[in-house]
Amino acid sequence: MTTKYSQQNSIRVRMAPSPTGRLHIGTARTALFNYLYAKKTGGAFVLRIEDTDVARSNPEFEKDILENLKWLGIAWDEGPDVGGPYAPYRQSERTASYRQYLEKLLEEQAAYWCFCTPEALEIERQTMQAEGKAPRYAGTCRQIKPEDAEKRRDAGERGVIRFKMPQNTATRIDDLIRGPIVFGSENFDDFVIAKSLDEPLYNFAVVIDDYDMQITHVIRGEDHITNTPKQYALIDALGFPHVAYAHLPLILGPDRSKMSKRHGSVALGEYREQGYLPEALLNFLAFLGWNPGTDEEILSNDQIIERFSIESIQKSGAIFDQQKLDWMNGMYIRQQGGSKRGPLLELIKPYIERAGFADAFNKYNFNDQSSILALVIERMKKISEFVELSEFFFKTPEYDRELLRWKNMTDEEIAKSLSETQKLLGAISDGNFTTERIDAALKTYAEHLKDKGSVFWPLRVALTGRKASPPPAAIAAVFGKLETLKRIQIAIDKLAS
RNA sequence: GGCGGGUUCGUCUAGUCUGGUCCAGGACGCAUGGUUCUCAUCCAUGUAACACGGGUUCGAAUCCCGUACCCGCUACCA
Repeated sequence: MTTKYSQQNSIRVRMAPSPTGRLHIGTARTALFNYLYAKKTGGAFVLRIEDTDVARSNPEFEKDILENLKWLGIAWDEGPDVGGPYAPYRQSERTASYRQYLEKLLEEQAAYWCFCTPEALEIERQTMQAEGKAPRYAGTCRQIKPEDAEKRRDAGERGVIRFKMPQNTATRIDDLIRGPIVFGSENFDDFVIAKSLDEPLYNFAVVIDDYDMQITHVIRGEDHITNTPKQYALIDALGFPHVAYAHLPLILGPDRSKMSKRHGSVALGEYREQGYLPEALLNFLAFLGWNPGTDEEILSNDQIIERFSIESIQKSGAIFDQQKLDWMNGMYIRQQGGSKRGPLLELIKPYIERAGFADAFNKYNFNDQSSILALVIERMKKISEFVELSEFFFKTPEYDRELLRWKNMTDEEIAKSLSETQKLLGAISDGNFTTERIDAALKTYAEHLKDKGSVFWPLRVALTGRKASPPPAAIAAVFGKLETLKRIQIAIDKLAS
């Protein structure tokens, strides 16, 4: 038995979502890659909630994020719900630590209070942009003496804390995925690291937390590349050890821009609700920007961990291909056919209830429910589609009598086909009313006619009211003799009217 | 605009480090055919790419230089 936090080595990675929305598909994939890396290396995976933005953060979203990550199959070793040696794991509960380092930076004059108003800064920014220059803070308050700043604050003046970004230097990041990336310091200004001693901002809080939590590898989205030199400088100023970085390519919408709401569903929960299987989604997400280098495509969580390596992650962004996801989900659904149909049946139930077919569905015993699933499973791309595909099992179908017509059959021919079918099936005893017997009877009759369609087509329509369905004989077997004959009679009556 | 990143079939990608086995392989999609009463599944076949221009070399998707295009960031958000 292993202790809860024992690890084979000291690699520690983290996922730090901010609860300002439901779990985003991109966040989920970043979490997945962190998880895979931790599992592959025997390291620890930490989940930390970045809720420093009080105005936008919401506990509801935190709940959604944890729930859906769990559902996907991603497990963390430390986090706000399970705790851990470096608790708390919610930034809003870590202000003491931030305050301590903020005071340290201020004391060492590596940071300073800035009293510029947002309005003044906005004007400054616009002026610089109009001049075609990069908008950077001019450093106006850098000159203010610490004691003067203290006086102004005592007098009630509101200020923010800026970090003295080192100048005339260059930062080189050795990205695990992209190789070396160099940034000249002239492109960075004295950025705000906290709104007050108790209100740290992202770039600062991240550095403190990663240090406090002993994080060794930061695996995050490509959109954070330009934050890296800022965090790097902060790490140096604080005397913390450097961490390794790996910037993941972005998930793109069909127009190749960062995937967002305007491209469709971005919340993982929505995919869950639409009837995607977690295993399929996880498999699909892992293959967005990574692959094992073989022809394998359908891989389990464990197989992916086994084959995973951070070096084989793609550098360029990947478009989220809904069609391929649908195909993969269909593959996973079909994998759950056969003997392990029970769990799938459970997943289907909520959709049946929502459609109002719960009672009708429960009139079938487990074997029949299972048979119904077997009949439609190969047509399902999402489990939500079960209802639409099997509806006729739960209610008498409504259809136009014209639908009964196969090719150029006359009404009389259709009626004859149906009544002959009725007679044939009526002759089979209840105990023998199986797919095989029914099919054999129908085929024998069909051989007398020029094509099978003239027997099977009207029967399918009579049974289902549709032009596409599973084989009529199999459907009839599930219905039983009584219901089958009843539906055929309805069709015959329709033709007579 | 500035800075950073990226570029192989429509899409996800293999191959690039260690030039030849690549007139570029797999998968999704699409098309056609087979199975079949229908749809789906399944099977088979096909479709389609090395961004562009130079250079190095006997030989370049792979090495070098330049160009183009796309994306990200540019907050007292994360």
